[in-house]
Amino acid sequence: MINSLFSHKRYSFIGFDIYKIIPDDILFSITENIIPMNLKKGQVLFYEGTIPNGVYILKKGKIKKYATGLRGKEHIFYLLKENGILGHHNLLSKEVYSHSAACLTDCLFHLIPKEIFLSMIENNQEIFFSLLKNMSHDFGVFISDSKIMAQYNVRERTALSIMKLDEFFDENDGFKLSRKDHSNLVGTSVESLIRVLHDLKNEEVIDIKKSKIIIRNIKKLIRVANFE
Amino acid sequence: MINSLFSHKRYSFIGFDIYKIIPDDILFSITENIIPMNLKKGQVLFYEGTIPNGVYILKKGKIKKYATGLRGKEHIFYLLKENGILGHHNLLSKEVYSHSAACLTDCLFHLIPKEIFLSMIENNQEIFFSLLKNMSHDFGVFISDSKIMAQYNVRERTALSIMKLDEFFDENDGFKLSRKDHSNLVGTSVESLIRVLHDLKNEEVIDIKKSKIIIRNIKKLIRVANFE
DNA sequence: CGCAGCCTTGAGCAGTATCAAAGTCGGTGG
DNA sequence: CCACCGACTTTGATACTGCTCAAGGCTGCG
Repeated sequence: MINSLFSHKRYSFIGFDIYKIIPDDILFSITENIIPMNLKKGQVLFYEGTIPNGVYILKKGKIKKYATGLRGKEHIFYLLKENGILGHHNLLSKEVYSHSAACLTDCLFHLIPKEIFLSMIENNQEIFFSLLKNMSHDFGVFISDSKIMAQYNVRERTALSIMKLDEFFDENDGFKLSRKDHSNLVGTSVESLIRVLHDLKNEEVIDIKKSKIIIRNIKKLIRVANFE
Repeated sequence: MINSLFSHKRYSFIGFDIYKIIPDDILFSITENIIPMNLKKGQVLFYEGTIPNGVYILKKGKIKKYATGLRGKEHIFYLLKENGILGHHNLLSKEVYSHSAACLTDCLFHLIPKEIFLSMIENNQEIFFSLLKNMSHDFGVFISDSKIMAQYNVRERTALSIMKLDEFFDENDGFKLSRKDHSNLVGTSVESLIRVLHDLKNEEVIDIKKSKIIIRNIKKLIRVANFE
């Protein structure tokens, strides 16, 4: 039921599967150039302002992408899970990273070095078009996101975030994300987030068990989100 | 002085010059396929949800791109001026328009039909890479925008918008934009915008002449914006 | 010169941030 | 195994920000 709401990626977190973009034979041909990397929960993969040296494929775990704003407050604008690609934007635009990426869980990455990635897309128009198509699509997602930030209130944004996070974590018994990260995703203070969660619990829209959030009444939740 | 602040596109409105991306010879070869279109101030070029049939190049005038949100309120996320391209995102992602575009002034467009545009980029890797590079760059701009919406207050966002608009309109004696459009760009109500403008006038940061805004003290304005 | 549309001002209220303090949980070392 | 520490979560009180509604003013144009 939730998935039907999110069948069109626009309402979901962006990110796509590079292994569907890169044909198997090409992927196989670069196997020996791929560098595996392990990072623990909480560690930072790359920092805003540093120089990209390749593209990462997240093989295991979950990460957040965020930009640092006023008084160091994190603005989380992107969550990525298994098989997502990251780091390609700033590599392609030849700029330093415009944001940071950190692990929400223990993670395994495959690093495709800069030169390998560039020659790969240069020599394969199919990959090129996939990239272009996916990036074009992502624009719609970003527009939607900035609209939500500009026009929806904390209660509505929180309800939306719960739907998104539940889909993102994709477990059967709800999801767990620190209140700090959650509030930085919603774009509010920790305290305001908690108050809304408390209200939603009282209204029997969600359950909270040891700070884990479980959707209890998705129809009500959609109504609270007030989206579209 | 302002331009130095905006020398890096990230802090400015996005959009780039298609005529720099498409080499002259290629552009010349499709001249006969380009369809010129005139629209009056206030007219809509395309509506959210409709099917793209080509790419537009804005030859003359200024346009706003916006998505419609709660209670029909416009969220303006993009302004485009002469020589900007629009409509390529949804054409490339093969989706309906994720937003609308309307004229802020009388405009002249060049419409490049869908097939012509697609074959053009298919047969020219240089254009392809330019597109990819520019779209990658635009991500940084969008991230910055959504961060501003999420973390900055109305006063700060208004100050930022004045800097951006002054650069965008690029006239020597300030700029004029309806309070409604301006507030939809800042992400606030018309009344709140007006109150901030009033304050900034009293603080001698800006001048307002018949609702036209002129920057009077750029250093103070930057300080008010509180950006970076 | 009068109308329509835009702009401005005021008052009151709802929403949200901030600060302070107390409660809870998980992990660690004795 | 238990006590304690530190980090995270929750609650409460208060102040401020920004929205809405209402009314009045201005301006440009027919």
